[in-house]
Order: sequence, then C-alpha cells, then structure tokens
Amino acid sequence: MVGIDEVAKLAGVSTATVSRALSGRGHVSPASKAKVEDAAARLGYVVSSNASGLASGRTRNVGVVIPFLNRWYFSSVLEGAQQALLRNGYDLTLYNLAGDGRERSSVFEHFLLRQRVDAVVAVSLELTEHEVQRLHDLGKPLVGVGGPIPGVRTLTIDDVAVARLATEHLLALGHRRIAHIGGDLEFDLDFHLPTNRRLGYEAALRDAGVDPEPRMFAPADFTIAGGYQAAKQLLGVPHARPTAIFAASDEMAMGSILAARDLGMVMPRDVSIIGIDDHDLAEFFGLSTVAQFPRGQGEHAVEILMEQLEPGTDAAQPAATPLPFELRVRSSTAVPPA
Amino acid sequence: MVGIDEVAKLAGVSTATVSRALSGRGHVSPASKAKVEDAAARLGYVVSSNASGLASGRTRNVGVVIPFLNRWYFSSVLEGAQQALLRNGYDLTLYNLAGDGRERSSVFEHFLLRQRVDAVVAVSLELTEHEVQRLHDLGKPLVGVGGPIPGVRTLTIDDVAVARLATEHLLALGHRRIAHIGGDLEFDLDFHLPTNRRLGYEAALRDAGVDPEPRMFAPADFTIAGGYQAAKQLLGVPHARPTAIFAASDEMAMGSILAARDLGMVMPRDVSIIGIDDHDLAEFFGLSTVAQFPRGQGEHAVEILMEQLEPGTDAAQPAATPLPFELRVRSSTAVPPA
DNA sequence: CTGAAAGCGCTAACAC
DNA sequence: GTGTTAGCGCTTTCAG
Repeated sequence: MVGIDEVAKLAGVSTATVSRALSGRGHVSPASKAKVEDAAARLGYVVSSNASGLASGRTRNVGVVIPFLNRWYFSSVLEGAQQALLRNGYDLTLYNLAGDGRERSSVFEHFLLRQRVDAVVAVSLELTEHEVQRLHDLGKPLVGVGGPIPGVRTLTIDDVAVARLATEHLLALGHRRIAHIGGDLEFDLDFHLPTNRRLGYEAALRDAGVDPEPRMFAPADFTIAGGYQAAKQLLGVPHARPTAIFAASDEMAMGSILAARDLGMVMPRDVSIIGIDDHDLAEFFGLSTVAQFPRGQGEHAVEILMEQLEPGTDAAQPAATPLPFELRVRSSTAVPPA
Repeated sequence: MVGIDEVAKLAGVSTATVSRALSGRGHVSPASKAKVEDAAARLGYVVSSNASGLASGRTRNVGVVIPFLNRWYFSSVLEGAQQALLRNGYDLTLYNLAGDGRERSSVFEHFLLRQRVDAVVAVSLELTEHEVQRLHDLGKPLVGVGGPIPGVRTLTIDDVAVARLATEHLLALGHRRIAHIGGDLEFDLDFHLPTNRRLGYEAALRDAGVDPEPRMFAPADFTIAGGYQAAKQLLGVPHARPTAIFAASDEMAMGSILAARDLGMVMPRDVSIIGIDDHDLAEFFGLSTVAQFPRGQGEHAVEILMEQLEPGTDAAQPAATPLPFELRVRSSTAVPPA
C-alpha cells in the first residue's frame, strides 16, 4: 500500500502539503497542488480512511437507517441519498433495521456509535429520545426522512394535505361514497402517516358535507396484495358500495385496481381509484395519484447534512423548503356512474 | 467519548487486556474478561473503528456493489447480505453503481480502495480484470453474486438449467408453441443471464423436437411494464399464437399476465405463463415460477467472505454447494387449449 | 495470562 | 505557502 510519504517524496514536498493538496483544506500553491495530484495519480495513492478519520475526527461516511429495502418508497429514498452522498465524496453505510427491537438496539449501541459515521439519516423511524440524545452528544448530525422524530429536523410531506388533495380530487369529480384503504395499526407505530392520511381524508369529506363512515375504511399493509384484499372487502358489499377508493399508497391502489377487475368492474367507469406516491408502475396502471418524490427526499436529506458537516459549501438553503407533492391525474379516476 | 484506557482503569487491567478481552483475540482469563466487559458496559464504551482499523488493518466492514436498488432480486440479495453481515458484527457500505462508467470507475478508485472495506461483494457486475487485480493486490477478498467475474468465486444459479426446467414444465403439460420473453442486449452486457436463459429454453425445445422460432422471442427490460409490452406483441399475432410464455423473470411474467387479461384471454385456459424468481408477488398472481433464493445468495456470499476473513470460525463450508432453485407450480400454467 | 511500548497513516497546530 | 511534529485511539509484538 503506497502511503502519503511516498507521494510527498515523489512530489518533492512535505506530507503536510500532500494532505492539504488532496483534501482541499488549507492553502496550497497551484504548482505544488498539481505536482501532488500528479504524483498521487502516478502511484495510485488513495488516503486511508482509517488514518485520516482517526487524525481528523471526520470519516466522510454517513449512516442510513432504514426499515425496508424492498419497498418502492424506501429504495427510492436510499437511491437518492446514495447518489447525493457519492456526489459529495461520501460513503454510505447501510443499516437495515428490518427486525425486532433487539437488532435495532444493537445497531445503535455497537454500529452507529463506532465512530464510523459522521452523521445519520433515519428513514421512517421513530427514534427514542435517548437515541437522539446519544447521537447529539457525539456531535453527529441527524436528519429524519418520513418519520416523526421529536426535536430533530425531519423531512416529511404533509400527509394530511396530501390525503386531502387526493380526496378532494375524487369529490370534485362528483364522488360521495369514497372508501379509504389505510395502514393498519402496526404501521402506525413508527410513522404516523397512516393516521395522518386518514385524517386528511376525513377532513376533506367533512368539508364537503359527507360523513366518513367506518365501513368505508379498510386497513392494509401497504402492499399490492394487501390492497387487493382490502378493496375486495370494500367493493364486495352488495349495496351502497363505494364509487371511489382512495388508497394510502400506490401499491395498495394497484391491488385495488386488480381487485376491481376481478370483480368484473371496469375502471374508471364503475369505480375510480387514486393512490399516493407516483410509483414507477403508476403510469403503467394508468393510476391517478399524488406524487411525492422520495429520491428527492433522500437527496435533500443529504444536502442538509452536508451543510452541517461542511459549512461554507454551496449547498442549497433547504431550511424552509416544504416537501413538494403533486396531483397526477391519469385514467383511473373519472366521474362516478350515474 | 470514553476511551480504552478508562475502561482499563476501571477494570484494573492494562489496555492490552481490554483490547484482547473485547476482541476475542488472544487469551484472557475469564476473570479479567468479565471485569473488562463489565467496565465497558458500565461506561458505554465502544471501540473506535478508525483507531482499531488503523492499528489492526481490519475494518469489520464490507462493501457491496450493486447496480439496482429498486428491483426485487437486487434488494433481496442486499437484504440477505446485510443481515448476515450484521450477524457477524460487520457493517455494510453500499455502492450503488447505477450510472455510467464514470461513476463506476470513480467508485473503484476512490471509495472501495480507501481501505474502508475488508472485502467486497459484487452483485451482477462484470468487473474488469484490472479491477479484480487491484482488489487482489490489496488482499481484499471478493465474491460475486449473479454475475460472471473471471477468476473470482461467483454465486450464480445455473441459468441454463433453470430456463430448461421452466420450459420443460410447459412442454410436459403438452405445450408446443412456447414463446420466450428474455432480456434485451443492454442487459446482457453485465450479466449474461438473458443469453443463458434463452439457451436453456431453446435447448429444452430442441430436446422435445420443437424448433425455436425467432418470432416466438421478444426482448424486454425485466420490468412489469416491459413484460406487458412484449407479451402483447407475442399474443397479438392473429395465427399460431403461442399457448404458453416463459418469461425470464417474474416481473416480466406478471406483465404478461396483465397483457393476456387485457387481450381478453383467460389464464391458464388460453395461455400458460411461467417466470423465474419467486417474486414476493408471485403467489398473489398465482404465477408458476422457478424459485431462486436471492436472500440466501446474499447470505451465502457473506459466509464465504467470513470464512476468508476469519478463518476458524464455524462458518459453513460453502465451497461445493451449488445454488438451489426449485419449480413452483401455481395456477398460471395448465394444459394447452384443445 | 498480562503489561509496556512501539507504531498504524494521516492531519492540524505551530512555526517559519 | 510550506515544513515539523505531536498526537488521534487502538492493536500487537515482545518480555515477563
């Protein structure tokens, strides 16, 4: 392994200058900088992140803690974060807190705290105050995406507003019997999004003079299969069945589309369906939806971190920006049947 | 940040003993070991990975290089690897080589080689000999999953055999006009799987005395939408249309199911469809498939690495094990229409 | 089985 | 703008 002193020797400067030239901290004359870069390239030199990290206290690495890898929303956030990190010269170490609490606390105690990361992005995870405190004590910036973390900068779309928008779209088309497929309780634990979306839905109904009915609600697990089951329940009732379904995620909405089809219903003639996300497949299914932009959320989270880790960089000032969302009308929603 | 010397003081031993007790290397009396562990726990001590890595040359971290995050196969492999790594006390740093070659070489030159990882798992990636050599020179073990890397231990199912199995299932049911949806050329670049699957398909046909016809083949991009398009092509022809479709992935098979439905065909009465993967949604779609076990592949890759990184551990001896696959017959395949 | 001490490779004051 | 040098916090010979 070629070290910094070999580069220094070849470039004819001191190791300190090599370090400065390569890291960009401190001033170096353009001439030496060029010599150093040339020497480094020639020798195939790369800094040892351990040595550098030990000496400087920075690792150029951030931890991303995420509960799922195989769901569109989560992998999109991850992708966005990874890309933004790469762009900034950072590595990303991944902590997939799939399982139980044991695995989870082990991650916190032994992994994140090993000084391996400079900062952490927590996706849809409700950290305890103790966990937040611990990171804070270590001086590690923390930003949340999509989950409510008390006392921490968190990026979330306004779930109430999003749900309201979707519901109002249906209302505006003339629907009155609008069902909702939301999350089950289990999902509400870590991110209250199911509850918020339901609140937005109910608020929109009430504002339109419609009373939310319990039998117009069905819980599911945010998967296509779950949405399919739920929609069958909802659409299977003989009388007064809903003319529209608002699902709290596109995957559940797609399940609903398949369910409607299997029940012999034609969409949007017999039933309108709308979701939330703008999933990759939404276009394919002709699904109307309220788009959120998870890749962008991931990138955004990283930018906030960068601002704290490397002040003075030209990072955008993301403080005020509310997260965008946008109604996308496709062919799954229309006026209700006469 | 509490350091090793504080632990040593509290435990009444030297730092050397603390290090040995906590890392498990070298002998320590049970008594001191207990004292050390107790002291460490009391103080909330966690080793600094940088210092430890610098001194020892090991980082307890492995890099995973992967081209997609949002595809079932890939996220499953990643999940398996992550879990196995966590179990072994390792971190996983993620390199998502989504883009072009530039991004890719930058990853290799600057990230992987920063001594940040002890080993790397390359998923469906064809590394150049130079890249392999470079890792080899650094003494970093490398194992591939699902991609052909010359001179490197690689885990792949036998794609030819898998495709043959799927095709033979259709043949055994009595089908003769069996179409195939495979990968397009772009996909063949990094992992020759599309070609291999096509070869297995054609071989099975020939063995059954059926001549593979070019118009019974349609390329796609491994997505549901792509499979949908391809199936429409295949099933749309007026005469002599296929009675069965073998898609090279479950996602494309699901697209085919939807296409058949939209063409007014009933499955499996009018057309049989089979895929490869055993995707999470296969059950939901009633899709017959040849299961592969990507999570297991990810775990397996890690085990191989562990064996090299920590010889003497009780890791399984995975040398000979061929990767398993398994026909799963559901409701999407049946005898052809009379 | 345990302790003392010499680094691991780099960065950051501090001088010049 | 650049060099000198003292650590960063741990692991690991080498003695004992």
